[in-house]
Amino acid sequence: MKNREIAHIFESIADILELQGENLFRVNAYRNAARILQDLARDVEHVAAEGKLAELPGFGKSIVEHVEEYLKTGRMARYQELRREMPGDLVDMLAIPGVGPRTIVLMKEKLGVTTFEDLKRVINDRSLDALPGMGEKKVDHIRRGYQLYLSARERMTLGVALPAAEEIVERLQKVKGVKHVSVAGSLRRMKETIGDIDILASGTDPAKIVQEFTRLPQVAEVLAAGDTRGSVRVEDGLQIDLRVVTPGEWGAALQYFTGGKAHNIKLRELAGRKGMKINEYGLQKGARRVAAKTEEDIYHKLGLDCMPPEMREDRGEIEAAARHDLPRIVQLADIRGDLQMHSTWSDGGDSIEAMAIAARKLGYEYILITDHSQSLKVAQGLVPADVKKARAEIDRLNAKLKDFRVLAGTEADILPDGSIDYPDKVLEAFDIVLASVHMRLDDPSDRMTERVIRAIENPCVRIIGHPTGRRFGYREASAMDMEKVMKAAAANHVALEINAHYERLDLNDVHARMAADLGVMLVISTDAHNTAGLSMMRFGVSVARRAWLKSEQVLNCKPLGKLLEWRRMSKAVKR
DNA sequence: GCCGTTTTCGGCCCGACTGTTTTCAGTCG
Repeated sequence: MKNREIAHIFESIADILELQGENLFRVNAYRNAARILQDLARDVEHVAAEGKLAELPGFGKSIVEHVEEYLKTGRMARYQELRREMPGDLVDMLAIPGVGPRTIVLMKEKLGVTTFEDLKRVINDRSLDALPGMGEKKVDHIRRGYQLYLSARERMTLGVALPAAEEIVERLQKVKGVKHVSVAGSLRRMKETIGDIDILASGTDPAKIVQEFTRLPQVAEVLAAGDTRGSVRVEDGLQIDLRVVTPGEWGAALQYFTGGKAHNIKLRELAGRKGMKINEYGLQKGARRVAAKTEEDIYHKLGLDCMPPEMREDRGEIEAAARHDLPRIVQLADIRGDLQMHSTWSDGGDSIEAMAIAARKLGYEYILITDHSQSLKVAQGLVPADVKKARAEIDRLNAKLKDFRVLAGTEADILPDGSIDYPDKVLEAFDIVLASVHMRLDDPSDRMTERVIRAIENPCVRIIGHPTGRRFGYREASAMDMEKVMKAAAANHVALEINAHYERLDLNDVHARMAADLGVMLVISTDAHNTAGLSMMRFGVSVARRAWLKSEQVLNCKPLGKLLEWRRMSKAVKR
């Protein structure tokens, strides 16, 4: 899928045009096209092949031509040309906090700066101070920004950021005079990675709340503390920003600071068309405030139904809300079981029984034990003789457990040729077979596509685990033709997994929506390697919510009987 | 560069903060 690749090029074009002082609306047109591509629940190559690029919002003549050129030749002449005009590190300097296009161009023209080395020089020899509009503080600000850029703060994963934020929220709730507290920003929208943690609070004495915030025990360093906002760094380096408003502005502020950016822009346009204005203090008609107390008020006064934060990305939710046609998306309470986990039989830390008891405590009806298969030696994959013994253990356990069912499964390896790591005879004895790729993840796209499709077509395989293999901070998603793979999954009644581990979240939100659009059944699994790992389910559910999935589209929202029916049905269709 | 219940031309979201100004430009979210 080249969606991200082309999106990155459009981002770069926008950066360069901005540096060149080009009309900002033209710059935005490229940024908008980049966002549309990133969020697109289709493979752009397929859309182009169908001649439907111009139907994408924000895709006019120029953008369509650029995309077609790139797909045909692997190059974009306009980009190459722009790149030559902005040499050295000039484009990358935009990523330095406190440095924008005006500063970069000024440094280039007056001081001949084109590289990071040049930048360091003009900061240190104070020649930067002499430029118009520059002063001591501004240069200091740029120096600190450059340091920050060098230390290259990686984005945090959701699974790291959310617990840290929740701890702060819990403490703030106990502070005197605090009325509301909530996480906000991309964290509240449950994006898979987060830049900064944003927390919003309300109370009658905001300045005092900010003071209390900076004194929390987790705080390692106070970066800023004003009357309505504070910013701190906690021990492990996370930056947390707090904003405080009055209780009467709570809903407006929560809506505003939750975003996302594109969603908010569209809301403001909508408000404008209705003769209103929207900002963090409320929805205004002239001097009159029409809504501010709750998020619901804000949306309703704009003629919209209120939608969950996970949907607020301008991916069609505003239009659906206006039609009063928002889907009822899946929630954690809809989950009835967990269909991927490991036990001490392979590389897990807890016994099958311990996993079952922990899962029952979560309110589940069933689990699927999916220990690794024989060729995955590093994870102590089971040879067929051990598969039989593990099965016997599960049978004994089921005789003992009431109102709960342990299903015997496997996470069988998809081998380099697309065959499965057990003979059919072994596979047929499992209740449900899950198959995943663990080796040769960097196969070229054609080969990987063929490999996964062959696994999907195996009559015993029911679920494909972590389909793209991406892991934050470790490796990129494997290259493959996602639409082809998904069409094969739909045709063969094979479910695709949303792996809930916060380092995977694979399928991601865009792919999960694509799959659902193509009629594929999804399954949300924790891949837990111990009882604690079962709690990751909420991260997988958040991906599903961002993908607008309904509970009917999620396999493990089915009660046990329906799950087994689905399994039998799919087998019948395939054979 | 895109787009059309204001429009095929003239629009295109809003406010805070900071620093360097003396009314505003640049950057950020």
